[in-house]
Amino acid sequence: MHKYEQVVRGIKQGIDSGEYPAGDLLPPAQKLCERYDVSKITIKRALDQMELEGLITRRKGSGAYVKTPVPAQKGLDKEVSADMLGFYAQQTELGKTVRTDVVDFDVASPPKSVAQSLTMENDEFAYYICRVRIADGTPWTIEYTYMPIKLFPDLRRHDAEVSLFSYINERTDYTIASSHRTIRAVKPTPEECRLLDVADDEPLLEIEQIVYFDDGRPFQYTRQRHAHGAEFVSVGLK
Amino acid sequence: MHKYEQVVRGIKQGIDSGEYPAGDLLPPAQKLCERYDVSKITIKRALDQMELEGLITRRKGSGAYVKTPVPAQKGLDKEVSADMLGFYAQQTELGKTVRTDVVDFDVASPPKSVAQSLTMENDEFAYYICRVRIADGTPWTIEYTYMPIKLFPDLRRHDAEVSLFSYINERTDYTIASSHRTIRAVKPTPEECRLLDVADDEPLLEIEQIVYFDDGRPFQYTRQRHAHGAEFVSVGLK
DNA sequence: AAGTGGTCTAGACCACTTC
DNA sequence: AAGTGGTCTAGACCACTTC
Repeated sequence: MHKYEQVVRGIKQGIDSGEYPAGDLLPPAQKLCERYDVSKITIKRALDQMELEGLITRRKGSGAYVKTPVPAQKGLDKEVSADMLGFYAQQTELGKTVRTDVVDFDVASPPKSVAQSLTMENDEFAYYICRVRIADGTPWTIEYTYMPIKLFPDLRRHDAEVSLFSYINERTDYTIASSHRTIRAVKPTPEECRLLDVADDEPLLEIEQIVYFDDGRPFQYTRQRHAHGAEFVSVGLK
Repeated sequence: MHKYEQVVRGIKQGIDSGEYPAGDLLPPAQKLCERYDVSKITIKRALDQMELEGLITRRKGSGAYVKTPVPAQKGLDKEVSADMLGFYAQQTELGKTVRTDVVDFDVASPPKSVAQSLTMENDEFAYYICRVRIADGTPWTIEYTYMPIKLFPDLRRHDAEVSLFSYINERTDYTIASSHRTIRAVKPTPEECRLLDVADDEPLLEIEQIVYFDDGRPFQYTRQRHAHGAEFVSVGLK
């Protein structure tokens, strides 16, 4: 654990315990340096992270203010996290029982736009996987995924039944690093109505996503469609 | 302009010009230090920002890779930006002709959940503003906004017709700093179908947003509903 | 005028990748 | 073993806020 992470933890505790109430200034950097026995830049590094997480804001010659917290998310169980967790990790973290139905597991030529997103040649093949994600008995999400076979020569249907992210983390040397997402509202197709058990006028939240390794290569194109009022949360800065 | 901003600009030019092709490593920090005549930490600061923007990824003992770019956003004009611009600034930036219809401009008691989000007392009043945003003749978005009158004693209908963000930036001493957003897919109400000129089965992208000053106080609650396939883009890290 | 955070430096130390 | 980026330090300098 790095020093700045310890500082983040300490200050978060201070906020939770009421030592630093919402709307108040945190102690000046100099005091925090003494308290945690670290240098000024380490304090800055810690506050940078807390600002990214939406917990504090900073004012130039003034200090760091504790933000008034967003009222408890009503549908926390419905939330689609903004960070890089797979569905499986996300839901089990919430204590849900998770099941995945693999509707399709094929090898195919991806659509041109997908091939382009994954920088694949014209005649290259990709796995095409369609899955329905079920948490606590309710189908929440349908997911259409393409992954180049070149990168994963030994992917099996079984891996898609558990978690593709676990497969990559545990069975390959690749490291998942980042993603680019586009989010929109869509109407379900008739087949989706059936698979997700929703009315044909229930809007779905679509998340189209390209996922990258830590060497900058895209390795996965995914289109998820979330039902039942799923929400995506995001902190905007500057 | 800070040094790290100049470095960001220089490296971005290198990517655009093809000097640093997608998939390649950037030069090691030491080389970049020499080239831009700055210290290692300033290079790190610049690369931090480029990583947040989704342009590069980094691998521990290895270096910073140029990411394969996301294929040109098809609907850039439809995009709902992830940073803190008002509708007006966002659309005029794209060269659009923008109009705003103020459907409602009232003072009212906000709903309890809104009052709570804005940390208002029970008996406090807020402006309630309903606006329809029209770009190039097409109604894109309907927006429901609450702002405590306490913070803006002199807000007028005219300010809502132009831009509330401009009003705050130019006519008050407050500084807009950050926002917390929740995004979901919704069905339009009959009135929204009429005002946005959409069919009753066209799904809308709803963005519920609380906007904060740089002292951490929330000052605005907004619910926007975007029609015509509006998209929200976001970069996910780690 | 005093207090504050942001930027920037040179350099130490470490963990990881690469060969 | 050599090269790489990440963390951390003490301290300089500046711009902004506060009084």
